[in-house]
Amino acid sequence: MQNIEMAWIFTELADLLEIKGEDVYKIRAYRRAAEVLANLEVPVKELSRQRLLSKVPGVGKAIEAKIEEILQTGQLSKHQELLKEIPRGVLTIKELPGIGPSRARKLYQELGVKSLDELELAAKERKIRDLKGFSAKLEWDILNGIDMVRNRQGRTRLSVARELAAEFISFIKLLPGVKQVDMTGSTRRWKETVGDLDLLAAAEEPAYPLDALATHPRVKEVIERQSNRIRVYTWWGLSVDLQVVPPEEYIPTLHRNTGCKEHYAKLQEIAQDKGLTLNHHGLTKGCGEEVLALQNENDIYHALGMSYIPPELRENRGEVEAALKDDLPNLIEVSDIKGDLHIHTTWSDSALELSEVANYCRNKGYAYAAITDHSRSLKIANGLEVSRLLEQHQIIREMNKEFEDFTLLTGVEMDILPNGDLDYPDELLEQMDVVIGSVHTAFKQSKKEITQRIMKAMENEHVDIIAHLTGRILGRRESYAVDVEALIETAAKTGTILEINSSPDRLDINEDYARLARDMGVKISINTDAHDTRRLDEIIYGVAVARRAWLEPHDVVNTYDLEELREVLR
DNA sequence: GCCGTTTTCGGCCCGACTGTTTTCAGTCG
Repeated sequence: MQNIEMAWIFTELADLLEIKGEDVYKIRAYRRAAEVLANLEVPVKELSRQRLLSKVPGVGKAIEAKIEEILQTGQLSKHQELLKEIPRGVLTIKELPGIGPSRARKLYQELGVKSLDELELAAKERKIRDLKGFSAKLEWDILNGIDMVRNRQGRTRLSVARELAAEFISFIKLLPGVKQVDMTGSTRRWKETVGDLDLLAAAEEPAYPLDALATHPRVKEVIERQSNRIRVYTWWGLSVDLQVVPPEEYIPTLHRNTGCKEHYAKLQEIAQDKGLTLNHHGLTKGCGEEVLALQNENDIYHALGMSYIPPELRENRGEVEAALKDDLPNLIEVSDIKGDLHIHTTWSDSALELSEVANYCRNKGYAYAAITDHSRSLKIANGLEVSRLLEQHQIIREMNKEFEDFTLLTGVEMDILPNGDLDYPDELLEQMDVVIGSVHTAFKQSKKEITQRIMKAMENEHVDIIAHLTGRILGRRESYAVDVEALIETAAKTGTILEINSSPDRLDINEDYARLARDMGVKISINTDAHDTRRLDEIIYGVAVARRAWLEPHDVVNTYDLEELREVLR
């Protein structure tokens, strides 16, 4: 039993109790325990063995007993009982926008609705609008919400796919006879969401790796099996395809499977023009008699007379033409990042202490990191009143005296209020190193209102960066209505930096807008918006968006040295 | 359900928006 699976049981328990209308604090306690368990470095089993469970914050007598029960029996009786009472489908319904625990319960109790399909039918038959607490509009919202959730169901966030991929790869790599293994497809291209996970291995004898994957603990069931490939379904809800090829076909197959299709087709055409054939056997001359030796993918591109194209660019968006002219961008790398400009601490709603941020970022090799807690109007996140903000900045300045090679920057993530006013006066903003403006309220304003609201913030000379510009949460919340093109134009005029938020469920702005911003001369900042240490490492996903947007280091302000950065922020 | 302590129980992130029940429950960030 892994910590994450244990955490998942407690999360679902909390969800079920919420639908039953149990005490909100009890529910919050389970959620908190789940969060803590998921982030523990040590296996829960080990803590139990050493009788240290009660030392874990958020774990008291009751939860400790439940953990022990799960460790011994593999499940939790209270959880199982609740599942008999409330079908899992009701939990899915609770995820719809506008539907919370109370309405989900009502739909189940009064209409017997326990799946999205049944809910859709009930909505189409107009049975929902007459329930107390519902309306015709909500019925309509439900149908839209179902569409959104269905679209999401086919897609998995990149971070989940890559973490699973890493685990499977390190597992398969150790199997006897396996020479090489890697991910391919959209996961390798770092697309923001993926349909399934494609893996490729090189081995003379395919049966062994295929058997091993079929029995891996993360695998729920085998969907399909052929002599050299297997398709399995994981507990994470993501399908995984593993193909095994002979070692000599590994590189050409890796290249072909990475795609995208249009990119590969274009390369095949170019090969043909040169009297070559490109397919999963490799590159061949004439009628297939002479096979060119390929050490890596680089050799394929060179043989076709072009420079190497990294997986992130293989989307048929002009990369082939650019590579033929040796005119590809000098893409930004994770190692170019010199600091993170959007981090929260315990002063507002994060688990990170100021000193933790400093230590972790220094160890990452950063030269600087900006502390940007929430501003005063965001009460739920414990936003900082002016006096606390000033106090925090004083402490940061004191801390900086201790560092030689590192600087904590003072800052704030300041709410842009519904009327476009800022949450703090100019006199305060001008004292800070980094001022981020962002929208956390009144998402339902009209496109014109939100656009003008953000424009107004951009026009304030003290606002340096706009964070998560569209407000989208992948698969959960559409972006608010906003004219992004117009805002990019404004940012170009005002010199405002736009954020690529690295959080895998945001990735906001997305690659298309990032590329447009670059084309219009707008600078970008790649930030994590981290609330705990683990999330400080999510910068890789923001960098991936930047790479897919063809960004170079000079497009991104947090690749700059501190002095250069200060110049831009001034 | 956890925590801290005042060691036995009260406090635990708050306030705005929505749609309509026109006074508030439900949802959201």
